[in-house]
Amino acid sequence: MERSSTTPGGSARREATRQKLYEAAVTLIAEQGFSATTVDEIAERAGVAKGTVYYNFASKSVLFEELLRHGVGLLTDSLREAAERTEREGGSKVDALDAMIRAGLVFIDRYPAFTQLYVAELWRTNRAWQSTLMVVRQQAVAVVEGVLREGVAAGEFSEEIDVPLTAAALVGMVLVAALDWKSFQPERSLDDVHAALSRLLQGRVSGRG
Amino acid sequence: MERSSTTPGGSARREATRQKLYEAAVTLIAEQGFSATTVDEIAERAGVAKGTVYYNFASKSVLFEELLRHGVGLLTDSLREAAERTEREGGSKVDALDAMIRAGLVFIDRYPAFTQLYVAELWRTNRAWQSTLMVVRQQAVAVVEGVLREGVAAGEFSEEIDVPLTAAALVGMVLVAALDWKSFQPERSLDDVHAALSRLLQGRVSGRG
DNA sequence: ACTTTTGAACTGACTGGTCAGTGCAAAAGT
DNA sequence: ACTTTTGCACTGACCAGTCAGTTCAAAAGT
Repeated sequence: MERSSTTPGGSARREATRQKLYEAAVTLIAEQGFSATTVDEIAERAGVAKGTVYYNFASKSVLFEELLRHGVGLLTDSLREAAERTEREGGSKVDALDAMIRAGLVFIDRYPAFTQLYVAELWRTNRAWQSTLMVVRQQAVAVVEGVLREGVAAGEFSEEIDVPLTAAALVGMVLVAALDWKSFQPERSLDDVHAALSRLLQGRVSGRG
Repeated sequence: MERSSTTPGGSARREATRQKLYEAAVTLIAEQGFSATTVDEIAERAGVAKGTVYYNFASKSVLFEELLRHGVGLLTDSLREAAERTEREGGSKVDALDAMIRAGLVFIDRYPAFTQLYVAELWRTNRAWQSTLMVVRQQAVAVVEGVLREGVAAGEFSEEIDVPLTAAALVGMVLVAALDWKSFQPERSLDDVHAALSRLLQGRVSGRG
């Protein structure tokens, strides 16, 4: 997990402080938005002095940007791992998509605040971290697109499918369903939600059960 | 004192001013977020003095809240109309869902900024307009849920489907695909995007072409 | 006709408060 | 020894909301 540290040579102590700041920032920004969240709040929630924030990050924006990179990195790794595991176990491409849906749900289950914040920022324009966000988004979506393309090549998926758009739609399906789950029916189990989405993926909605 | 107006509770002039403020606010907030957008900016973009904003709306939050209500109202009407039209023309429930997907795309095509802003705010907690948002969200999602339930009752959809979750997933599919379309491939036609989503809806993705 | 009054709509300078970021000496940790 | 954190006072920019005053078209008065 500490694989991608931004500043090589950072001590363990420093890394721990940064982690605390990430955790404090992610929930506050998810709740209130970037601009409405103050550096004082972040420091207080992290149990750290304000000066420490600026000792560790050049600015509020930079803290946020690194937080984004860090979080999407975790998601991308998780998606890729799910796809590779399915491959290794000899599953089909639909199985791989299904495994990635589950990986997505697990991620959102564990980091709901990060997901929320990511969605809120993704389609904004004219913001400082816009380019960072695009790069990082593409890394994640590319994993889904890759599986779709392999599926088409293998004859498992129709050649008519629009790979980027279908990937976006699948991501959206999981994202919105999961955020709704966490926001409005948090008592439901992950398996339950996963089953509902699997059904949708495999076109078992129309037609008798 | 004239008491006869076209709009109850506001003169035509006043209504025109409010409309200008909505239009100015929606793009600015979509780009920058609520907190990062200043009332001065909104007023300037609307070509109106700052005081006018406060003459027409109690506060920045209230302006935003009414903007949300107004926008989601348009969407809900459009979805309902699409469902009813399909019904009237004797279409199936899948046809109705398909028509609603198109209605959603048309809406997002016309009001991309509003959509963006809505998505950015929907899952936030602890905000002033949280309750407004929930009510308004439910109105829109209920239309989709209604069609799903009727489809289940008519035996067209599996009884196993999870209505609220499937509705959320469908909305997410359209939302994310459309926002990606507008953000990253704006040159594509609505028909094109609609066709890709239809295919996904009808489970014509897996399985040979 | 024509003058005067009314009031809704609008204006923009101003106020009180907030917040990102700075500076730095002392303390704590490794 | 040196890195990291603390605590806290300070600054300057920025911003939501206010308010005394202006505009103007329609109603009332003559």
